[in-house]
Amino acid sequence: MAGRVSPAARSEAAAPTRERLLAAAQSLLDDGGYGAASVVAIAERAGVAAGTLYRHFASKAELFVELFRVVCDRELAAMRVAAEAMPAGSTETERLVTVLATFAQRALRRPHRAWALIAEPVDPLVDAERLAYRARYSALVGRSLRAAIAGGELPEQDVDFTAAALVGGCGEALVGPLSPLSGSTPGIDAVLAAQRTFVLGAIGAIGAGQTP
Amino acid sequence: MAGRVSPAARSEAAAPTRERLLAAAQSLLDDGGYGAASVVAIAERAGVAAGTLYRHFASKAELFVELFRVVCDRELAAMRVAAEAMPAGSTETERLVTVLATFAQRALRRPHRAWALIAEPVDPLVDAERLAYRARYSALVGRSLRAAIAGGELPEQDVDFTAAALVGGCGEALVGPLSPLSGSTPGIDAVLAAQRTFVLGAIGAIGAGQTP
DNA sequence: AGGCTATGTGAATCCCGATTCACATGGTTC
DNA sequence: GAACCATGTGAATCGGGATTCACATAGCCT
Repeated sequence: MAGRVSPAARSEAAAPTRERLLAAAQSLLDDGGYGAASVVAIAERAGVAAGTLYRHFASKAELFVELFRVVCDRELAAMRVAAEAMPAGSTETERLVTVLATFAQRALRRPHRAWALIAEPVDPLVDAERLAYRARYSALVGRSLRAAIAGGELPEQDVDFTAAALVGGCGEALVGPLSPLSGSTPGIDAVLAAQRTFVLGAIGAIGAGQTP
Repeated sequence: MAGRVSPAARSEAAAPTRERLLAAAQSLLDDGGYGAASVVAIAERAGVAAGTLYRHFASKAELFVELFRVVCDRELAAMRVAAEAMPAGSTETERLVTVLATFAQRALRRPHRAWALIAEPVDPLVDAERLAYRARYSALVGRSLRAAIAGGELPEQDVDFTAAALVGGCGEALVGPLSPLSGSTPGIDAVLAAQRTFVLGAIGAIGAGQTP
């Protein structure tokens, strides 16, 4: 194997083939969905022949499993970072709202990727990976929710249902076919405001006037 | 799965071929999703040869467009009926909650069908049909929501977002991979109760806060 | 050099499901 | 009964995309 490329050398042309394949698959996913990400298209965008993909992955599905894993980890990390970056005195409720707002912002910025991560069915193997991501995401929301309830900030409720419904509701409203973005396209800020109101109500925080 | 043939399908043998094909496609959809509904499988279940399907439909996609149309109409009708069957003095909010509860009950009873109607991507042609269904369903919810707001029962809010998020949230929590049903399986009643709490909170019916 | 391995190539092949089509069959009309 | 039409048949065909494989090429080791 040739000498390792230093972190500085980020250029695609210089990256190892395996990384280029993953990057190519992601960019295809980002702008055309899974349907546009055929093996030939991926190889082409990575600048290699189709057969080369199989030197690095046992199958197309395995490539996507790895890709989803990487992308999902990045998403989750971004949400956790946002929650932890909040001012010291923040309430648990504020943290929860921030996590969901972060999700919303990222989804709005890359709708196609969000759709692929959240809903687009692909391969059974890959689906399992996405399911795991959703479960972890839902767990993250559920944890915040439980903390807020334990702290007396929010009323008792079915945490699992609420968390799943929040994930689903935000996902649907933000990236689904009914998305405010695919149509009249109101400003992103308006969508985020509506999302915030919805979340606050759904978790039972209305009227209390939590306004970070 | 529940009984493979509904009472209506008891006379399948006698029904015209076109109807048998639609019924076969629906039953395949109900217990195996779109993936299980190949042309050959549909024809087989309908008791005809594959080629016969093309005597009645221009393509597989057109068969499903028609099927989705029929099924969606039935779902929407059930919700409207439930809303209209309420006692005279009912509030608009109660009507709205009933519409969503009806959706939830039906989805819980036939999860696979609900998934197919709500989320499973299939064919571009068919997708358009499903999109139309979701839009109509969201519109139904939105109408109730507007009525309740106009009547002063609920606070002002972004109706379109709330409606879409409710549809998505209930769909996700009820039929998605995170469904409470696929796993620990709590009682249906518990799920419906949680759903009700979630809906009431999300529409702002819990606090007295009129202007968020 | 000779051999060995890792990697790359891309046309050929395989797979699978939708679609077609040449060939029935039964009913209707003249 | 001949012509015609609607309907049914199922093997053959078609198409698109994943996967394989025989054949390079480059580094590396002794």
